[in-house]
Amino acid sequence: MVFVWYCGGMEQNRPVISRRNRPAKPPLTREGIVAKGLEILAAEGLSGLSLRRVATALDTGPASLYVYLPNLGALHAEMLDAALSAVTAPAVGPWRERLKAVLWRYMMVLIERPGLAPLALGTLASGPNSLRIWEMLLGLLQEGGVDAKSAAWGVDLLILYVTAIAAEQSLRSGGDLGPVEAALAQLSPTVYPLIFAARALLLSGGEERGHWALNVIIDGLVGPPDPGRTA
Amino acid sequence: MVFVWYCGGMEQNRPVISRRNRPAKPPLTREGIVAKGLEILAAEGLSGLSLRRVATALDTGPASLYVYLPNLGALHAEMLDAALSAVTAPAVGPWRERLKAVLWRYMMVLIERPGLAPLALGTLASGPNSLRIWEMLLGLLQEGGVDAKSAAWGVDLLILYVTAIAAEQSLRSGGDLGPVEAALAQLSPTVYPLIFAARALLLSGGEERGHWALNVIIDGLVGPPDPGRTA
DNA sequence: ACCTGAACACCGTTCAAGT
DNA sequence: ACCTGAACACCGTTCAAGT
Repeated sequence: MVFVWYCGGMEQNRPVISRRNRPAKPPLTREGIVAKGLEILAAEGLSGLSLRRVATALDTGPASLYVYLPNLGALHAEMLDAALSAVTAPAVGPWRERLKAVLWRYMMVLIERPGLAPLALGTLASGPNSLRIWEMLLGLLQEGGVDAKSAAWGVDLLILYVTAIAAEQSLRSGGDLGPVEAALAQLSPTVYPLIFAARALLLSGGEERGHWALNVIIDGLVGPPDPGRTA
Repeated sequence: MVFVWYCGGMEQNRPVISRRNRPAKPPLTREGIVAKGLEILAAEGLSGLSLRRVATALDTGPASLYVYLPNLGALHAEMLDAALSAVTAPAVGPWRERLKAVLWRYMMVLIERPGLAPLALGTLASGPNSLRIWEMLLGLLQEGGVDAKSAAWGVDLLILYVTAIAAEQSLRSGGDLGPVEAALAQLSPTVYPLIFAARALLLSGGEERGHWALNVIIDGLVGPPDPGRTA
């Protein structure tokens, strides 16, 4: 009994909670550690997330987390899977639209939480939500008549692709674009005429660019939506 | 004169080199630091690469590297760009084949050096070789009749995509696939019937899978190679 | 049994002090 | 002017020792 333990030796019988003027330290759980990790990630980004930081926030030492997690990678994997619980499929609509909606949602979940996309790039997800999404995507591709091999390899590819786009997007929205902008600004129009001509387009496009990219991969995997397009 | 400095106070006039039985410490240069970084990356992977490790290998302290590089990220960027010097375009052939060849070469450069692919995922490349490859790819897409916006966004996408595939490949070839294989092995066929049915295919495919993935993205971007495919 | 303090072996980066 | 020793403020992980 943690409560009694903390009360031990005290003279009054008022609850410890009000005496100390803050809630008693809650017991450590795997879920609590993961939730705190996501909290810190949202507040401070990937570089601010460390086992020690999480431990401090939970009012304990770093060694205590190893009772619940084998290493930092496992924490990352659990955080990613927890965040992916928000990825759901629309119930109705053409399969192609539902496929796009799932991938878009996946991308948005990674983009909305700062730091989650770069974390996802370095993490092999195999938790329940990842599996659920894999099952969903396999079903949608199958519904679209994609053959078994293309579907299996395709799901892997789609998730990889969406994760990479999200990670790049978060590079773009962070201030880390400086070197690229600098390189583009002082670019020689004679040495690199094509890049020079395209320099405005290269940096353009926000949400539209994400939709465009998603359509490119889906077109490649299952063919264009309506008749055929001119090659 | 470093040489004289090291000779100072010695009685004999035999060269220091043979006296010490190893070459005199060469002066630090940016290129030397980058080359040593690539050497360490090849030998020990990304986790073995650190500024301190490079400094030690160059027989100096970590602070000395800051005379030539502003930070670790800059070292990563220079290493990536140096490795990309091996990416060249075939002189002849249909533009689609040349495009594929460049992307394949890019992917292979990242895959062949252990650790370079994950390094590339977290690095914004803007060195001369990156620019050269951008220029090359823009030219090839233009030759294929791709419109300006699709070409600009497409080059970004192609490089991102190829980098991500390489990074995943190096996860696959490393021993890090364990958790995924374990999850697949003890998968419930009733909860996840589609994944269960596809479990062999999911892990299959080596080089063939890379070629397939490259064709998917090119098809999506520029359309299928010959007539049209059935949607 | 469950938890953790303290240590180990590292990091990137800075800056005052060296030659 | 160019270089660097030593320090600063961190890491992930382990394990003997605590209750």
